[in-house]
Amino acid sequence: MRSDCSGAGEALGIRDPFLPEPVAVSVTVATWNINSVRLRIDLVTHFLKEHGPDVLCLQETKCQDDQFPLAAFRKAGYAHAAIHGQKGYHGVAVVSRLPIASWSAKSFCGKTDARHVAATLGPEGGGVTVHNFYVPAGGDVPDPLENEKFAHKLSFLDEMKAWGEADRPAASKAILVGDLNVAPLENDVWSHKQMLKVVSHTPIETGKLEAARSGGGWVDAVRTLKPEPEKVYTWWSYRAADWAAADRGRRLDHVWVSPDLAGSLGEVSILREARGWERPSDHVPVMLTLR
DNA sequence: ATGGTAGGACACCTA
Repeated sequence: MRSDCSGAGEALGIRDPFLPEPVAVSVTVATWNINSVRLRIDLVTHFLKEHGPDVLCLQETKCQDDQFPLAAFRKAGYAHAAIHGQKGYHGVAVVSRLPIASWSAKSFCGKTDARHVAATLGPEGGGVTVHNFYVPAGGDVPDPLENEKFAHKLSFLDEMKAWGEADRPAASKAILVGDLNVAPLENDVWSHKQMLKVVSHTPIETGKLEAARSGGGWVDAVRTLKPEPEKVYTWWSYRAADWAAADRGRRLDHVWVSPDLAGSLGEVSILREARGWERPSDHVPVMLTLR
C-alpha cells in the first residue's frame, strides 16, 4: 500500500531497478468449513464483501470441480482459484483475489478423498504457499480397532507429520489452515474433562495433531495471539437446541504458519456471529492477517 | 443414558 505523503525520492519516481518489486504489506487468509459451497454461496460472498480476506480456504465444498460456483467468486473479486473437489463428500478449495502462481493437491492414506490443496501466491501475495486441509472427522467411537473411520483419522494425522518432516513445507513462507477436526488444548473445548473420551479431543488425537504441528515446525498462529486459558471455539454442533446459550464449542479449525512468518503475525479474528446466520455452516470463518 | 441436526445422493452415507 502506497503512502499519501510525497517524500522526495517518491516524488521524483526514483526506484533502485535492482530491488525486487514491492510485495503487499499485508496478506489476510481465511479458512472456513462451509458444508456445501453451492448451498451457502450467498453466505460466502456476503462474508467476502464484509471482511475482504485476500485468500479464502474452504473445506467440505461437497461438489465436483465443474460444479464449483466460480462465477460467483469472480463476480465478488476472487478471480483465482485452486479447487480439488469430489462428488458428495469432502472437497477443498483456495480462492484468491491475488494471483495464484501454482497449485497442487496431495492424496493421503492411499485414498482419492479430496482433503488437501495447496496454492502458491504470486509476488503480490509475497510468494506465500497456503496448504488447505480437511482432516477426517473420525466417526463416533474413539477406538481404531472398532471404528475404521477413527483408524483413518489417526493414519491421516501420522501421514501429515511424516509429510511435514520429509517435505519440510514449513521451511519458508508457508501457511497451513483448515478443518483439522481436533481440538488440541484444554481450552479448545467447553469441558476438557467431559471431552476426553469424545472424538476430536481424545489424548491420542491431540497427541498426534501436536506431533504433526511441532514435527513439521509449524507455529499455531491462533494460540500465539489468543493464548490459553482463553476459550476459543470455531465450531458448534447443529444438534444443540440453542448453540449460543449452551456454547459447547470446539476449536477444530486452525491456522499454522512457518517460523519465518511468526514475526509477522498481525491479528486473528474468529467470526462467531456467522454461526447465527440464516442456514449456517456449523463452522465459522477464522482469519489471520500477516504484516 | 439418550438423542438431538444437517447435506448430498439415492437409498444411506458422512459429519
